[in-house]
Amino acid sequence: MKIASFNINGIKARIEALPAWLQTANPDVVCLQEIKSVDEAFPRDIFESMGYRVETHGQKSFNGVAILSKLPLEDVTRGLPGDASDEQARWIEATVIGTRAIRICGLYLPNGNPVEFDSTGAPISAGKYGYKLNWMARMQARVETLLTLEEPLVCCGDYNIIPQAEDAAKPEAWAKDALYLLQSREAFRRLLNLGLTDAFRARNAAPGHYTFWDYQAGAWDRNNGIRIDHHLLSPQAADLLRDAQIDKQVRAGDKPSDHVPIWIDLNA
DNA sequence: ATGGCCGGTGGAACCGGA
Repeated sequence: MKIASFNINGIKARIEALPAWLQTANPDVVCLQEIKSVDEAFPRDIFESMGYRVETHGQKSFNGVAILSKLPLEDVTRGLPGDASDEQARWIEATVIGTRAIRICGLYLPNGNPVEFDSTGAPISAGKYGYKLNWMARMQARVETLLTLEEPLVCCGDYNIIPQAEDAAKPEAWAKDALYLLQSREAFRRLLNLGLTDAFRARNAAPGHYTFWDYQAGAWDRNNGIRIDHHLLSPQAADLLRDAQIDKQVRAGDKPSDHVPIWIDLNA
């Protein structure tokens, strides 16, 4: 079962590039982030005609996540538990029925910038950065619940976290950024410490592999990238892992997103 | 060496992104 994640930066803007990549890559399941569309406006017919079931969790203008699947989906839920007042569409779950049933969480973790700092230089957990850290604590609680099921679980999406220095071309440039601050990496590490496996790193230990290149300052041409899109696997899913890859070449295509697709292949 | 963008909204600049 090939399970991909792709921050498309707007479904309307990617109306040609996304189907073109699907034709080539042919994933069984795709978690999309930043669809930037309400559910009613999502062009589901295009993907249904390609054999995909379509489940969206959108909102106007910003954010928005979706799951496309060639395999049956069960128990679809929308929204990250833990804050009924949170109106940002960043979390969707479904169970995909292959030769094994796999619970999949598609997520768009908050960016968290700009960060405010106190007089000692410590980041303040308020505003957008506070929202990011609170959101990660809510995700931690949700994952803890799902792990008690002891079933294959895949949490994939745009984590907006650079896990380690080797995941950025210029780590020093990110020192005070919400994507790389120690508090952000610690929260990501706490997720791993629940027993989750970073699928790409389980297959490839080399530095210099990125999933995002800014549109600005010639970042792509200079390979000034960061690795911020991830698949985290429960032990039962990690045992099924056959492959994990980044579709880097998509960034060089026509009208690309600033992120590229990443995917795993599970024996399921 | 440095700096450069893009998408959505709404119909001009601005916000948000990372």
